[in-house]
Amino acid sequence: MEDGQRMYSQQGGLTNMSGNVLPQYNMGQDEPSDQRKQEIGDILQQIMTITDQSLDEAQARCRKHTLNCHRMKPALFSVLCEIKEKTVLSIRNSQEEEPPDPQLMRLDNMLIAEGVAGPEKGGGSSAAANATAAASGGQPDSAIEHSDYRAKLAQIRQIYHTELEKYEQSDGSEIKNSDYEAKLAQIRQVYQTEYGKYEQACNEFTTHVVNLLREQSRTRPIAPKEIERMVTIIRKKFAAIEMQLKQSTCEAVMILRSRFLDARRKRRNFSKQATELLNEYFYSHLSNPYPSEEAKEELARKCGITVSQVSNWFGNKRIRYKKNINKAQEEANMYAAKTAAAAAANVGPEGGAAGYNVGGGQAGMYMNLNGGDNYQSSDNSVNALRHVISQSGGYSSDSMHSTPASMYEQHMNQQVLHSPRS
DNA sequence: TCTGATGATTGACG
DNA sequence: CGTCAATCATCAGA
Repeated sequence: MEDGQRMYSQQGGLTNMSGNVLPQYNMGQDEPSDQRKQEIGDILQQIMTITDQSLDEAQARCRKHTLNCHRMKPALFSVLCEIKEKTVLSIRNSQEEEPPDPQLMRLDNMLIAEGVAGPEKGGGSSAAANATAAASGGQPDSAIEHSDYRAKLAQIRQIYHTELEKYEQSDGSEIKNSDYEAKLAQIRQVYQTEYGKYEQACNEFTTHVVNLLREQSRTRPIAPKEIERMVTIIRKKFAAIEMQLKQSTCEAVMILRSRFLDARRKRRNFSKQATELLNEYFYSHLSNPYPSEEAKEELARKCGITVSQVSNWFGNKRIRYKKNINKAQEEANMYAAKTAAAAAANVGPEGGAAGYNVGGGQAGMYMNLNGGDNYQSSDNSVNALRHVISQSGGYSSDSMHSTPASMYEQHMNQQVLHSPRS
């Protein structure tokens, strides 16, 4: 309240909210009689006295005082209010009657479209409307209590930011279909809780200020219009918070959606190198193409993709390999040749397999499907493979069946190449 | 524009 | 929980 007090005590005159000093009190209305003049002089003197006092003092005094009951008081206050109004309105008019903030409208529209802001709670105007409704006992006006206002604002901000963290708790990674709805619902809930708090705080504060103004209007010339104006000012201040809340909610929705869409709709093929690496691993572990968690992590790292993408890839690969093993054969041979070549190049004829575990009991098996003719094709890669393999130790024909039973074993009755033994 | 390839998702299953 | 099988949606080449 200190601001209010200050405003009203400067120069013993009346000031409006912006500190403008009102020019004069007696505007030379109808010429009053001498007695009347005297009366008005008295009451003005009383008002001036009160004006110079602090509010509490003034109000305490006022109760005992006859000022309130003075028959001239309503008329005088009315005149004072009118004068004040004239001065103030000319200053304020330009700022009033602003159209609703287009930005806020956009946010509202989006929130409604996303189903985050329900029709009941929705519109940005609703809080404003409520605030106005709460305030519209529509009487006296007041000074804004900055410290009180700031405290309230800080409180709301704090609650708001705490709640906001809930939006951001998502780890920033992929969002699955099944999560999408749940996360959206979560956002909706947080938003509506927040909005409720915001509305409540806004209304509480507005009501509080309005009550104070009404109280003051007993001793100060405060017109209903001024109170309305004050409500508008408060509303504008709170609108900033409202905007922030809505903006953040919109952002949260957009981020959620883009993550979701990125995951599903904006599919990108893996890079050529990544596919190479994955295929190399797959075909060199054909008898048991189930990479361990560590292997998946390693592949993910090398390929620049996530572990779950590696899992997806292997899942797809296994099923598609099985479905069309004929076709996969060529690919298998190609990667076999590659791997073997790499082994030969890196280790030499005497060495084991380089890179992935081509040797050993687990992998390095290439199988044909029905009819060995597939394998006997003149495919260059196969020839290359034969060449390489013969260089690095030739064929052997033993224990491939020692590997864990695999879904691929049924195809292993054809010629099978084993990795070279050193 | 059509079509096969491919990455992702989903529901069932052990 | 990992995998399979089916399916979706997009990519990419013809």
